[in-house]
Amino acid sequence: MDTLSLGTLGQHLQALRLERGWSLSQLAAAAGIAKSNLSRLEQGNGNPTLDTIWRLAVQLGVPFGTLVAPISVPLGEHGVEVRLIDQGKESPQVDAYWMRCAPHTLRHAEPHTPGARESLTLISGRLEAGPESDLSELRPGDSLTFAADRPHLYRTHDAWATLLLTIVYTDEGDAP
Amino acid sequence: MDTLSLGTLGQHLQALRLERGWSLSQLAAAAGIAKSNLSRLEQGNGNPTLDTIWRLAVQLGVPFGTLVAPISVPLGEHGVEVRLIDQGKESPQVDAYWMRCAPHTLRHAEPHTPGARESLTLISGRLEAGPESDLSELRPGDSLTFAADRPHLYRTHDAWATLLLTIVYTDEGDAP
DNA sequence: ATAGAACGTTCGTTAAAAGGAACGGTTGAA
DNA sequence: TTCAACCGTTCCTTTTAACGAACGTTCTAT
Repeated sequence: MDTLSLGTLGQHLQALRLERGWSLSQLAAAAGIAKSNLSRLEQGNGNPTLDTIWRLAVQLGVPFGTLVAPISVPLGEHGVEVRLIDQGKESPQVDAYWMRCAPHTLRHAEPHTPGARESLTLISGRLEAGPESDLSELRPGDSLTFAADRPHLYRTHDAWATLLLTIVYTDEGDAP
Repeated sequence: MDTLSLGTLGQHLQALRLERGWSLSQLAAAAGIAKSNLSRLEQGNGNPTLDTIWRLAVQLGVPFGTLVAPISVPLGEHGVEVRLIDQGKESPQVDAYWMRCAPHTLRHAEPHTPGARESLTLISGRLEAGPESDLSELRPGDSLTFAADRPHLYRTHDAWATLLLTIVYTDEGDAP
């Protein structure tokens, strides 16, 4: 079972704050919480209230789950963070993921079920991806769709990459 | 500024619990929290701790943000639920949204900035969408990209529609 | 050098979230 | 009918998150 890491939240909190060049006092004031509270949270102690997390997420402009969900490399590979966004229950089945790859990461993906297709849309950074024999270079805003029933990969170079990924599994029952 | 709705969380909690056919006592015991606590939360009172939310999300098997982020119709239209997933900070800027439309909903969208493009990927249901003069019918797994600097719309008929939506804003500084 | 302002931390107080034991209501079996 | 088991709610108590003030530090300006 997955367990809550209080320390990670603190690290994320501090990282996001520093990215924006804000002081702890500034962020606390903007969010309307006591700076002692924020200080404790960044140190990894404590167990913030939903209201507190919410106020911080709003100020930092992050979609909330980002603060708390450093979840976490389902296949045990380093440098890749994947989050399930939604899962269609209809036919054909569609899985939607948010994915983030650290610089200089190479991730090999096993073939999915026959006929499966993947679509990527790059949100930020750079990414090289696709079937192993036919890679494409993506820039922010670019999309790519390819057959995912063959080995394929994702590779970053100097930059992080953040993207949306959808996997469409073939609709076995509908074939004419 | 966006504000926290404590009541909505309670409704979601209860809905998810009932979907699984669990009693309040069962869920509370499984999550390791007092049932008085869960009862109060479902009633929409109180301000749960991160630990509490976490335990419930794990038991319910939902990606966490799902519990807390039923956010909510930025343009005040009925039947449309939109959630910001991620926002690129680079050039060109990319916004990624998750969106859900109730049956028999028609949503008109104002033109975005010149050159902006939208991409949709349908996760479940049916959706008719695109520029007003050139609509397309999408089925689960289908993707559609179109120029978003003209009026466009999203329309559902008998079914719900769940989709990913990305908006790519033109990179003004890069034009040759 | 010195006063001032801002930083992040620490500590005692206060407000409130979580726990635990009752309660009335409903169901089902003896 | 009665008893037992479970439901969800409502108290009261305990725990603790959030607050506010004070603290030592660092940096800048006078």
